[in-house]
Amino acid sequence: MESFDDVLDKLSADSLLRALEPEPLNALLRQSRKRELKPGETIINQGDEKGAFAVYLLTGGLKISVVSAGGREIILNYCAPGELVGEIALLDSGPRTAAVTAVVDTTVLLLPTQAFLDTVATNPTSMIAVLRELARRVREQNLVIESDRTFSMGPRLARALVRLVDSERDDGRLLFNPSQSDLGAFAGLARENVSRLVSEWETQGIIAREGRALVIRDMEYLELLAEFGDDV
Amino acid sequence: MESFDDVLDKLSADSLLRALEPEPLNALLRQSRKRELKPGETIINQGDEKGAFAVYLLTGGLKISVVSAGGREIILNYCAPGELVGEIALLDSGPRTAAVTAVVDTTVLLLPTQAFLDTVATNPTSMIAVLRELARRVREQNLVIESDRTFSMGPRLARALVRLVDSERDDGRLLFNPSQSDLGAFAGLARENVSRLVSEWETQGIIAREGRALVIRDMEYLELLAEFGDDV
DNA sequence: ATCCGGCTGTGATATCCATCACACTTGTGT
DNA sequence: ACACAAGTGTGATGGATATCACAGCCGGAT
Repeated sequence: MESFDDVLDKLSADSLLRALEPEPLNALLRQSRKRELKPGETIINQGDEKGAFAVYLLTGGLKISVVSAGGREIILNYCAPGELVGEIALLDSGPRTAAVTAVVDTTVLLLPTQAFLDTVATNPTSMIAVLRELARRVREQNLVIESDRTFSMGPRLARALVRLVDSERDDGRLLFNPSQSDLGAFAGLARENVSRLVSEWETQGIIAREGRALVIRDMEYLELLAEFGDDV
Repeated sequence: MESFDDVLDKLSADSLLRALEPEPLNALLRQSRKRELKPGETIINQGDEKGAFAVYLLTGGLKISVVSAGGREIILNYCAPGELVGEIALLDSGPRTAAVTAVVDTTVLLLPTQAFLDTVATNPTSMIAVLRELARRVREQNLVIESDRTFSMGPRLARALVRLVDSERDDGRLLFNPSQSDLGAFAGLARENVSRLVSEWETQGIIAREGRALVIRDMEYLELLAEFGDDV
């Protein structure tokens, strides 16, 4: 059994697990295991029988993705530290329907199913936190579906970029340095078209580049585009 | 204060509210209001400030929909009796992001925010039920996103039909007699193309028609189509 | 019975976008 | 310094599907 002092330090103030009282939190942590992941390393595979643990992201970044019938990757979401991942399969005890992969050097906490459920079930406040989080996701996904169905490439990519800005640092830099392929898989369009749009927006001064990385210059414009589509 | 004996009768065995013990259930019901809706009548409007109540569907049917920037309707889901609707805006206290409309003669129960949250928060079992339900929705929506992005019209419509079959009656009849426009809004394609596909499938004996209504003849085929796309 | 409004069938056309093809660039390890 | 992999830029093409246009059609209201 390892020490978790450093883990406790890393729990950001508004993290999901912070909703737990110190006592049950410690009990839960004692049953958890820490794990380090290299970029590209996968921790949950699509199709795994059933969830044996939930994943709590301490540092780094994860992507949730599925590969579609045609073999193309669809990135459903990116996760930043403090987020809980993979608890869906625990709650409804179904198989894993998506894969979880590290996109940078990452440390996670593996929370065993039973310990997690017990802890949450006996702590109404933290349970409400989980409820809120799930509610937020449903909302977010509604927007994705709406966007997919009604918007053309531009607005969809704009939406992906807005979702990926690093809100900590206030410059327009993106989280996890996604490649154009990643952006395509996230926004639902072909890599080539990401390239075309990026070039176009660069000449318009909406975004800039630092080496390979993108920097958003005109956040407001992208937000408008993402919300109202081409007719801004 | 009206009586709720008839309401209790209508709570199906596996309904969400059944997860409550009789005592707190009665307390919650006493604070609720029953309401009848005519087809097309709207109970929650997209953009409403914040949720004042959750909706529990007793009889009839509801649709959850948003109108996109271009003015087109997107039907996110249909709901059958026993389902809870509109609790998202309660949980994260955001504005209403979708509209809820009756599609047939319907009776619902309006559960006031505070009463609902209190009841659920003090009843771990029912809270778990709500968690499960939200988890199920996230899963379902993931499939919709995947389907939207990778499949062509055929599989998408197949998926919509499969989601709409009346599982009570075991014939292949659909819930709520949707029009072709409804199917289009649900599956994410233009009404004209729904018409074309329906005609094609009819000649192939996959579906049949009774007046305007559709009857599914070869459910298995549609399920295959919905899952694996055009290359079945 | 008849009219009108919403639903449905079907062709022609236009558009958006994925795909293919290939050259080019960057950076990473040896 | 070099080679090779991964990432990127850009044109040409085809295919899928939305849109437009219009012609039945059916059911409910007057």
